[in-house]
Amino acid sequence: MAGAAPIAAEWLARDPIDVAPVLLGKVLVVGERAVRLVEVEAYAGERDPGSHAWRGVTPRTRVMFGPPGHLYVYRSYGIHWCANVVCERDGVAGAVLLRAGAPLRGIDAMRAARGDVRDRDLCNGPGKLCQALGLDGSFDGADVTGADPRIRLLDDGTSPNDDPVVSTRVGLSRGVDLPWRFHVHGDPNVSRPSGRGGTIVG
DNA sequence: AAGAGGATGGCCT
DNA sequence: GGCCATCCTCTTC
Repeated sequence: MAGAAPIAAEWLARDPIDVAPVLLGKVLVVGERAVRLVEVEAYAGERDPGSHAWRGVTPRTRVMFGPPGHLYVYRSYGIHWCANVVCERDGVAGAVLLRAGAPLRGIDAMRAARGDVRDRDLCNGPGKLCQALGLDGSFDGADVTGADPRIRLLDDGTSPNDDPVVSTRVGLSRGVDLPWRFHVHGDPNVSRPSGRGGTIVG
């Protein structure tokens, strides 16, 4: 992990559709636990009918309209937490949903949080990822670029995203045809093999 | 003030 | 593959 550098907020201040595939392989560190991101989805704010930000600012989506480099955490189905990295400049909504990760460190803590499941099932879904890492509503708005001691998003220089797979996003009722899901080809920690139209873009 | 529905996951068959 | 738990947010009346 030597040489790992924090992701800079300026680097995230652009279109989440461009940011998302490059986030594959980056490392999310929460306390003693860490994962390498293997599956993400782009949500393009007010121009994306699938985004929570589609209808404009609300108390829930406020963070997504704020500066890049913060975490947008929301409750899903009243049960799970899901986490996004906010993109675009301050005032413009955009985010990348973190859907799955490969456990790197703190696997015992993840097992304790997730119960008796196979290791590949620890972080293979947005709700599972948050549960494994201990992410909840208290992380909504948290800075992942270094200002918040609890959490950090790092680039450790490895590039397992040489052949990301592009497909449609999962679980939506609007914007279902947009090819804005990206995952690492063949990674066992991906939530599902592919959405519709999965194609490898070397 | 009330109701519908959701960027899911776990357990069932 | 289907069902449903569980609750918050947003929309509408």
